[in-house]
Amino acid sequence: MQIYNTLERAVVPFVPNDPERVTVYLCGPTVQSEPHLGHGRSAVAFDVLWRYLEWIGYSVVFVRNVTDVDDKIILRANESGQTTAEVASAAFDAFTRGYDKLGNWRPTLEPRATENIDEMIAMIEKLIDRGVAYESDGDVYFSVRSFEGYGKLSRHDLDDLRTGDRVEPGAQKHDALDFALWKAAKPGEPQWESPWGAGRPGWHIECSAMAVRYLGDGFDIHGGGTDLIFPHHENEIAQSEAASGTTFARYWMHNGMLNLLGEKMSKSTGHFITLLESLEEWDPMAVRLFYLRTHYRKPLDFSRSALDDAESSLGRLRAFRRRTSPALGPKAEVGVLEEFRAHMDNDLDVAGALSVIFEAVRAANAKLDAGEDADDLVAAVNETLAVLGLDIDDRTVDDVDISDLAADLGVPASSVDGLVAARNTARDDRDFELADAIRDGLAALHITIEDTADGTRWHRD
RNA sequence: GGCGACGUGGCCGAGUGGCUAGGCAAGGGUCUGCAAAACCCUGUACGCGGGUUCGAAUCCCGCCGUCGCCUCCA
Repeated sequence: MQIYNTLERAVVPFVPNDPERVTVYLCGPTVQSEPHLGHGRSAVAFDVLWRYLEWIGYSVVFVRNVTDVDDKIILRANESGQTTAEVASAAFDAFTRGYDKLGNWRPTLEPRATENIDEMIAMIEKLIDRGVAYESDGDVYFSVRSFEGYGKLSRHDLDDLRTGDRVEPGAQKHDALDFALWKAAKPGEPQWESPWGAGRPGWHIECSAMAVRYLGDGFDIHGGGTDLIFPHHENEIAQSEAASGTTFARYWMHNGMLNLLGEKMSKSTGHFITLLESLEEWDPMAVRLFYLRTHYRKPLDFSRSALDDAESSLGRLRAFRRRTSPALGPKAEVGVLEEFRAHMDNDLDVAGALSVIFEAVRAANAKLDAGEDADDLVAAVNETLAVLGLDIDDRTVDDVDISDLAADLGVPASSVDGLVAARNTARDDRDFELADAIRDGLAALHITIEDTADGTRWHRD
């Protein structure tokens, strides 16, 4: 398999440290408020990476952190009169609900920053011992210029960074480029005891400490959004490698941003569409498909029509499922699997992989129309869709109240099935007026009827 | 100002030198009482200008345009 390594700015062969086991660390959210659609994209992109790695035979340890202490959470807590823990917990639940609905696997581990303070303090102490960090008025800063490789991920030259106008100089810093490892406590803020007095950790140190704690130095893949490349990931590398003297992460993968009206969705500017609302408005699997149709590294534009389009496209797959068996697996058509794999091996060309699936669907439909056996193709479609995490099985249908409809039509039926049976009786009697009235009535309740050679089916649209 | 992406048919979007991606929408057809679903057919695109090559959407140069990062951010 080949993946694009941001560190090298190139698609390169992926060779994990351990030939059987892959370690992945993904930067998770700051749990300050509800997730937006962009968070879902990142989670899905790396969920597919995970599923694919498992499919080609690796066992994966997948860690995604939870940032549950930071300025914004504190701000929100103060505004709402809640504790920071309450704010974080509520937001975390919303993230989990969204991620689950999208069909993502839950991470192997989901460590929280506040549960790893000791590890962070230990790493900071090591950095001070090595002379690359310094304490100043209860704060601790990392001395950026002391780390030779600084800028190797983001390709920034230290002297090109516009330190004057955008980076806060900060009186306690020796150099405007230095960043905080530890912040002295302010009244009313969450705080922990440390060798430098009460305080809380800086943002970057948590990922370094947790990644190394759970995966060890030199783990395989570190992921996140492109917006994290600088400064977050650059700083993670600096502090981790300065502390350990060895490689922090071997491959860096970054997903592209989700844009709204041509601009990046961003929580802080209020320029976003929330994930949970979108998952109400559209089939969650359509949202997933919407993400998947664009390569994970490219910017993706949100639009209602794009989601509608994805939903129609998904409808094709759901219709396919209705006429086939979800159970087939072992005898999948090898040609389809190989083509699928060739695309996925190429830095997760999911869009290309989807084209293989859709071609297989068309071929299988043609065979079924001709009365031929299509089990191999169906099995291949089932298997590959599962690798992409696209669940096209019938959604559970809530009880639909059809009593009013039955009464209006004068049909003695108490269920959808009863109405469908009544319609078929009407059709046998060539009473198409009644038959169509039943169908139209059900359509108004979002129930679509399909008459097939094997009888009449219905489903929720 | 620095660094970096990207510009593909009505729309969305693959494509890492030669072999009609795929999806959605549209038109025509087959099937069906009519639908739904499905299948078949139709649409010849690659920002602009140069160059390399037998051959470029794919490589090189220039230009135009859009976006991202340089500040919290998936």
